[in-house]
Amino acid sequence: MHNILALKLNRFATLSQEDIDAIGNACRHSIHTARARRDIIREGDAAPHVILIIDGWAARYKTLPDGRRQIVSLLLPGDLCDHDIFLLDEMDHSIGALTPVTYAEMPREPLETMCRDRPSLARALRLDSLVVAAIQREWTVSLGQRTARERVAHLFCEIFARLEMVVLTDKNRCEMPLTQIDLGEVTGMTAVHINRTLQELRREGLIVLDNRILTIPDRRALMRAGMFNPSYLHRHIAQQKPSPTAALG
Amino acid sequence: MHNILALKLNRFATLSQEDIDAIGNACRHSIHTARARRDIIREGDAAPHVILIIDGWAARYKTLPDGRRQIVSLLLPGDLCDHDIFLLDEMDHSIGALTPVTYAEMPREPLETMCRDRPSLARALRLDSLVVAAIQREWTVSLGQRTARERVAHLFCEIFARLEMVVLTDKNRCEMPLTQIDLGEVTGMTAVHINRTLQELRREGLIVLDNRILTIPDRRALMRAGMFNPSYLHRHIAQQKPSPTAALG
DNA sequence: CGGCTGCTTGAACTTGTTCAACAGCGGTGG
DNA sequence: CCACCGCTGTTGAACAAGTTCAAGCAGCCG
Repeated sequence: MHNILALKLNRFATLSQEDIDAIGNACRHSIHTARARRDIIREGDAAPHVILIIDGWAARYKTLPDGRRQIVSLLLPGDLCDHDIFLLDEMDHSIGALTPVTYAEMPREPLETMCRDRPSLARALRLDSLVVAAIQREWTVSLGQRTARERVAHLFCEIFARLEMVVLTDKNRCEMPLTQIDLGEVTGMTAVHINRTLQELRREGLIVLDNRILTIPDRRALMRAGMFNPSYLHRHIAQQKPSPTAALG
Repeated sequence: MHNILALKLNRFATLSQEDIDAIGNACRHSIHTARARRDIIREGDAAPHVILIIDGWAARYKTLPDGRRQIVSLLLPGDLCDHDIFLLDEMDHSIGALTPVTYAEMPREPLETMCRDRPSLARALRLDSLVVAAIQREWTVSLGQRTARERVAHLFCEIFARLEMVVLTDKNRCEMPLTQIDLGEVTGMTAVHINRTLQELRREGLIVLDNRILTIPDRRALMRAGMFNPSYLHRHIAQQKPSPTAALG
């Protein structure tokens, strides 16, 4: 399995080799790279091709007139900007690379053809969108109700779980390329307070964060600290619910 | 146009009379009501029929283990819980009535048939989902970056604009049945602070809020106070972008 | 070497919270 | 009809969480 999108969708549907090849074909033709801190798409642009993050971390963000900036979601390898984004008139937010990023631009037609011809793939993409929406809701909860400590702990739990699904974790470790400024823009706090919160979590032995590698010595403890309940990630979804169009074999 | 969903989708596609009838049929069979403060669906339930709010206000919300509660979105008349919600294994959040609510439960099969047979309707529903996602992102921005005053001003602008799209405003007035506790759970603040913020907005002449009716004397001023830029609502979307499947006449 | 970016620390300050009390209003039951 | 209850809104005062401003340090890259 060398296609990261297929790898991620695999949990939603048993994909055939042809399905996987179809994804590969839709991606193959326009691979791009972006330097760290560069925008990939900007607010106000015409809605573009669908973007698939292949390697590196990116973020959707919005900027207020006075310069305040909020990262509204993280795009990790295997993540897609909405798969029917091209229906919109124009982008209402920007997507920027946080690290160097490799991404594929998937044009509209092949994607629509693929969805029309391969219902199980279409279904997997729709499920993926539902999970993306659930993540966005959970961020709303974090920003609205959780304290600084809980927010950071929750965020780390979420990132770890998401990376795990695309096999980008190693035991209890994963990459954590976000700067403290980035973490501030994600959690709606200042970088200064992020710094103090990280120190607190370190002091309690909940995290080790060194050289852009995050280690979680005791996952349950961190989950408790962040009140992290992973059910919103729908990791163990029924492979195929009974449906009129379900495949027979 | 007596179907509120058709009324809302109308801005995304020129719906034929048959389209409108199809929506009507999918809704007609199971109209329910919920008393104020009652749950319509609860977290952990099996993913249900799709719910369409016909009258009254509801909210999606999540509760933390210690009782803190965050309203993650408002469902106003014409709003739908995700149109392919039934793909999920179980609900990761609850939906509760804030006022007495009339809603329709739309079962899976008729909805899927409708989408398969009526591409322009399917497209309109997908666009609607994209706008719902954009609203969720904007709430993330509010909670992460906006001050109390800006949050409340922004929320009122958004609600007014959304109600306007389904013709539920009257000049510069609309209903505002949310209690100060509700507003607190929406904006991630305490009811006490909502109270003080409302007073501030009133004192400045930005809002009049009396007897559950909101009046906005100067809309531009309130938009400025909340840094409200409505483009994320995609109110003026191109009716039909060129597409291989676009109708010819 | 010099300059940039990211991390750390301290101290004063601001925003919003908490706790507590009370007022108004509508509905209910004696 | 009146007393009472529960819910919503209002107010004050003490408090806590997170911000702001400012300075300094370490590491890295050209």
